[in-house]
Amino acid sequence: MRAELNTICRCISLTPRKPLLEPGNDTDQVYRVIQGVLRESEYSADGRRQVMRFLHPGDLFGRLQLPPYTHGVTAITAAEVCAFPRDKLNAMMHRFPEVEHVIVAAIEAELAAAERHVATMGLVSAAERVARFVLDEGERAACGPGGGRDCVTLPMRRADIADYLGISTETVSRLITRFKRKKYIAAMDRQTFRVVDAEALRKTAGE
Amino acid sequence: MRAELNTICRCISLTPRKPLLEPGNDTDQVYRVIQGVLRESEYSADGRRQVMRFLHPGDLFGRLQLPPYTHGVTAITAAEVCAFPRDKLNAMMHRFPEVEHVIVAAIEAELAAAERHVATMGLVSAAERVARFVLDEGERAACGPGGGRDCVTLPMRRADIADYLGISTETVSRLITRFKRKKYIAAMDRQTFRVVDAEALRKTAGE
DNA sequence: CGGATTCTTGATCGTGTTCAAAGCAGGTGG
DNA sequence: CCACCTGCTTTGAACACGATCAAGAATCCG
Repeated sequence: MRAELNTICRCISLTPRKPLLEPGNDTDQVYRVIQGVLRESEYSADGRRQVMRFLHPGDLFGRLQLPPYTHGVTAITAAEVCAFPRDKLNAMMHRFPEVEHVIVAAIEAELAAAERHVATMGLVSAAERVARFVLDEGERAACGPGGGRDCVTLPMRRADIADYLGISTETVSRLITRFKRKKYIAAMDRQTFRVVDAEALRKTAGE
Repeated sequence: MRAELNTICRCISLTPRKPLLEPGNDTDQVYRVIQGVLRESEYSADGRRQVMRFLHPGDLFGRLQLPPYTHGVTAITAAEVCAFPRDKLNAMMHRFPEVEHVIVAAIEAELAAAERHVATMGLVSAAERVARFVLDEGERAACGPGGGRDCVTLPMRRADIADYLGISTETVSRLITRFKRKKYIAAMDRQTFRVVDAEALRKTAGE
């Protein structure tokens, strides 16, 4: 079964900043992230961008049934993804209950993540949103080389974080600076942070 | 098959303001709204509420696979819902591809709605959020008695709308008043509005 | 009809956006 | 190898929007 899954998928390698899907174009593939981080985003008519999520290894994206999947997807780091044709994946799902189980669970996890995103955006203060973002990303992404458990890598731009959280780039920058000053986090380099005081961060995140 | 679906479900009638699920308690049921409008909400540790969505007839809620469904669900209007035990629904899904198809499509629709919610919350101005909310609800809910196509019923409280959109009750009220003054909408009664100028509303919503 | 609840409206204040400019990389070519 | 250029990030100052506090109007319920 796992072998059969491999036969229907096609692997794609992406360099940083390389778009995989252009916004507005539908796709009949379902993708799975093997390696790297990608950004899934939507554009409003007047050109503003909403980053929907950051995709990490293991994440699924695309739609199995419901036609339109019009998000733009772009690699942030070097990345590798697998593409499954929707119809073939559907067929496999019918034949193997286990595949079905995994996929339904994945979609529901995606839904739960979207709901958490909503809850984060509903939080009144920008500080709460950024604190929560740092904590969430810390849980999802393992730390890069040279870092321990309590390290967070944020490979995306400040502007990406801003468009994800619905605040401005400047505010993101200011808050990260504030967290550094308050010794909640310490910068290893521009992208990597050590979470020094997770408790304080959690308190700032309001939960 | 449809008959068999009926045998595994239990119907529940709810009066307005009646909670169906208390926040924080997990449930092993999947529900489907038959009639009425319900509110699904989540609470942060410090007591603030985030309304996740308003459930309309045909909507599914609950989780099929992933354990925790901890949202609170409360009836806004008189409502009727069907409860399906998760395991029995899973079993049926395996046996009938059609059921599986419908359910996966429903979850994906739910996901798409959550993503739209995220996009709405990312919109900078409160006016945009409220305009979009009015338009969206207009599409979902048919109008009550005495109204035509272009009528929107908003049976929920202002506070519910506020907690859904991540703004304050007062702002919701002010903006609805503004839209009335600008003749975008006209109040039939406290809950029902006639969309007079959908174009202007859409422009305000930023798309 | 009275009491409670929700909705509206007003005034003030704080937070985050916006506009603007300077500081920092990373990459390219001389 | 360094100077330059470009794009990103940081920091600053002013302003605007929406939150909050507070009071009054409307509606619902017994």
